[in-house]
Amino acid sequence: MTKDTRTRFAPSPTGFLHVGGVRTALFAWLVARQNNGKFILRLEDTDQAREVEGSAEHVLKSLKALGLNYNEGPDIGGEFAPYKQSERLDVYKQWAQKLIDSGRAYADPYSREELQQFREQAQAEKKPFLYRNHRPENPPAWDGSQPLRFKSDPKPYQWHDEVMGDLSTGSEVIDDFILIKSDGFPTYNFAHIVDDAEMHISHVIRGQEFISSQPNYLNLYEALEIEPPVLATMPHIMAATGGKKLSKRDGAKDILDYTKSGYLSEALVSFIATLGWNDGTEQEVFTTDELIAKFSLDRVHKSGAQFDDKRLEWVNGQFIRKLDIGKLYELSTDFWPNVGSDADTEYKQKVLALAQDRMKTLNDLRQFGYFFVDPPVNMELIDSNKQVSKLSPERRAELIQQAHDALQNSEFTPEAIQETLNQLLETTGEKPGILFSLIRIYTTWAAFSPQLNDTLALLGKETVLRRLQQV
RNA sequence: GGUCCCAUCGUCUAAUGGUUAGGACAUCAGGUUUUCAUCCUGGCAAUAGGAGUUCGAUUCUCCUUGGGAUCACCA
Repeated sequence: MTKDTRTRFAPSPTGFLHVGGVRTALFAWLVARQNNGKFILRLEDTDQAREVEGSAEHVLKSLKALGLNYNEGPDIGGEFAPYKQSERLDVYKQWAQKLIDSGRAYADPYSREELQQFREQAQAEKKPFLYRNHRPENPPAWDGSQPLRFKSDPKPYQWHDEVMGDLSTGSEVIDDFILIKSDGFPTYNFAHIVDDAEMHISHVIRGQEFISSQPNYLNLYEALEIEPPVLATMPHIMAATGGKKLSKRDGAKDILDYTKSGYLSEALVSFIATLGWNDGTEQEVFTTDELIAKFSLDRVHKSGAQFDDKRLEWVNGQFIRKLDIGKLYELSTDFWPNVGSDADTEYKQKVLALAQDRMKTLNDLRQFGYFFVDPPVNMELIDSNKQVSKLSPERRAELIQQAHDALQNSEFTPEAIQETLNQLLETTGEKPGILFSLIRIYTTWAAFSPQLNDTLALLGKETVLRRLQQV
């Protein structure tokens, strides 16, 4: 009988959720989903000093924004509640007692200063520092005021990691480590092992910062007589791009910043999943359902990847283009320019239909104020336009007047407008690059806009004629 | 420094002994008879270096170099 798949994401509330954290969470989520398993969220808040106010809520919000819903968690409870380590202190005490009883844990009698001296001494002798070389012969009884330390059993280890493959280390990396701190809280090293066992976690998927501690965890699993879960270690995502240092540490950026700037959650998910993973085909973009069907840990790269904003932008555009207008409208609620926020749904959907093919992020909607109110005249646009700037002011006025008169008699469907504009080319003898640019600028006062005839049709005859007489 | 891991175009990657080393992003050029964008066509661009195994190495082994992780009463 195979165990039920139960994966977990176990962040500590010490800041926002960045891209690397999201990827770890995403892969754990995918493994759970594809095996009809459960995805558990656990808060590892055992370091009171580092805890950042509000960051737990921030993490929950980030996961929800990305659609990485969990089956059990601190805010929704579950069979093994509580899911917050600070509320499970008695659980760790019980497991610690087992270790004390079996002689595998002891009270650490040394002060931090004494420990520091041991380290410096080892360094001076150019020997690696091992706490177990300083194990007290007759440790005091543990009364909770000293740290409780694990008594390790040094030996070589070899184990399998779903991503990294077969790994091995010698016994020299095995050492005694602290289980319970003198403030009564467990260390990560102890708490996560206890909780993963208590919560029946089948796969531990985490970042590479833990890989060098793995043999010590294996040692602890043995002492606790716990069967280790399936292990998978994710390589880090590089913070900087290329050789040049970026001021924005893009890989370390808050994931919510991306959703706030108009990136779709499914685009983010697809992009992050393919940072270090692909299915072996030439497919570049994946829906979340495809990811659930195709993802596998053994195809995750062992090497770290760099975050490329341009590629994310492209992926996002791909997803925006696939959306139907109703869905796009729903997602775009917060991204309209202020002047358009009260406009009616039907009109906004028409704007979206025009804009959809040119959008990279939902934020691009902000530039479409001219669809809602008359934009301010900006002669700079005339001067900076290579072709239009060559026209004399008189000729410009003349052309605009002709355009006005011609459009006045147009039926104002996109087709009729195109027809009118084409005729205008003939009667004025101007090139499209000049005439159309001129009309486009006078009606939108924007550096660019969607296709001219469609834009004019949506704006409506009255508005277009008014704007043509504005200057 | 010790230990562990990694190394294909600028970036994300495909190819696990036999390919002109493929795709995508970015970039450049052209097209879609207005701009920006979309879309289409084409160009540029990589196996870090050195030994070895082999008829044949991106692929297997070793060394070098480079990068990452870790060595806390942090996670």
